[in-house]
Amino acid sequence: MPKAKFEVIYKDLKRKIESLEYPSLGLLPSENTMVGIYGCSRNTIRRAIAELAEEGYVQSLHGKGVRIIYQPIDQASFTIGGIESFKESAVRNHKKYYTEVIQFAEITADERVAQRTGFPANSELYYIQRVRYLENKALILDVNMFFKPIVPGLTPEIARDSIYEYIENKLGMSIITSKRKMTVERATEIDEKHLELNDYNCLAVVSGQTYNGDGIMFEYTQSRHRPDYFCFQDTATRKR
Amino acid sequence: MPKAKFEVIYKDLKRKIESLEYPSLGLLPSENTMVGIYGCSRNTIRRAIAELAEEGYVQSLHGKGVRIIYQPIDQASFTIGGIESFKESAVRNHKKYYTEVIQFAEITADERVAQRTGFPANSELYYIQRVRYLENKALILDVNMFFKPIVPGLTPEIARDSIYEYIENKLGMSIITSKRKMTVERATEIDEKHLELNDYNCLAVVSGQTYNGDGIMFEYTQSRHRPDYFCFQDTATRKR
DNA sequence: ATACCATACTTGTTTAAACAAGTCAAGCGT
DNA sequence: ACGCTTGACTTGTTTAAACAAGTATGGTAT
Repeated sequence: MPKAKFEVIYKDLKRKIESLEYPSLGLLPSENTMVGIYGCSRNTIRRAIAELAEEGYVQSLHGKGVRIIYQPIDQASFTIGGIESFKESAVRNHKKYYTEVIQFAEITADERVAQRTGFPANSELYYIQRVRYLENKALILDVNMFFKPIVPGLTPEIARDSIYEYIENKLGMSIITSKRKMTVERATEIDEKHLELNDYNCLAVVSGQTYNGDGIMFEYTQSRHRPDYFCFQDTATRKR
Repeated sequence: MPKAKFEVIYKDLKRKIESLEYPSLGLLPSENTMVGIYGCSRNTIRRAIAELAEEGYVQSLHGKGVRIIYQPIDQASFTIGGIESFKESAVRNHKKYYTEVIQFAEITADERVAQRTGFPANSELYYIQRVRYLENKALILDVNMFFKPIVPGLTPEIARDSIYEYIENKLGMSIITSKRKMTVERATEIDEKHLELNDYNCLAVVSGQTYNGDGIMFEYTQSRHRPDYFCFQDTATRKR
């Protein structure tokens, strides 16, 4: 799949780090060594390393080498990272999953919706509410709005399977950037009605805007997670 | 303070985008145009653009240009992003702040602590609990552990001010990578004792490991936030 | 008018080279 | 034994160039 050289090298290094072939806390081979190993220029090696550093797999040490700081994560809960569909996440986390569509409508964005979602006012939108089941427990309530001119032809059937799959495979549109905000909100009546909240009175809420390959925002999503099955991972780098 | 060319360009572009001098939804000048503007090579321009894309400010469109997708954030709540100290965040969010140190101890990591934090077993650690006040409300409970060999000489006085400031300015150590996990946890008795939780029975919890310029993990932190003053932002890019 | 194609843009990938700057250890002189 | 310099490493920054590939526009032939 990867056509670019740096991606091949990136994936190879990533695999070797995850399999501990390159052990944690050790150093990677030097850039010049890897130039010999992979038969490419130093810049290409550096690009692969930069991506690994971005994900918290390694950290470059000026004058010393590239330290591996990868540590395997515990798979206890539902882990989120990157842009992933519910289906992809479920598969990656080895969970049985199921989706119930509880609302499917077409709406026009009024001023308030436009303000909250980032869509232009009077946009034609699909409005979808879905309940996500993991291991037969109702854990996530998703509210999605899709920009109809960009994502035409949505149906409840597609919503029950995977909308992202439809967008990427059927519409041939690429999904690139996603801006997300994470908050913790008090449970609403709708949450309590559809989710098995036990006695939690809060939810982990991820709100996000997604942009396609043309730089157009086509989706606003709010995912409301039951607290005990929610985990979000992140790697940050400090700016000077 | 930026000494590298690409950082100067990055900051200049960032400023122009934030000030809407380059308006949102528009395109940046082409790379070759900017080569002329900044008097540098195309690679240097591209590096600056890459950083902006990383932060969700722009998105490159193959063959078309670089679209600006920046949108100003609402400053309603306490926003987290990047690696920042409480003090820095408070200042950036224009809040009055105050820290109370409720515990300051030196401990040795047993097996359980080592497992949970990622420190080696039998590490000598500082163990610090602090309550963070914003606008005179007790909102955050911080539990910090610092690796004593790397961060020597900590005192309760430093903990009340800013430990990061001490590390960077007094010890001259650089802080680079931070790996974080965000979860939502049930409030404990300690939370209820020290924070004004109202009737929330959950907290937003950010757990993180921080690495210094030598690639050594020197800090484990758990920040427990009252839900209504918590917001975490993130930008993700989808991998092919 | 329409369909097609050439062309002049745009960004994406890769190479090669040079120099800066940080690290480390061997070896030298005191 | 100690401190210093030197040189051989390491990563960091920047340039220049070439080619690939996607996009848009205008002109041409139909």
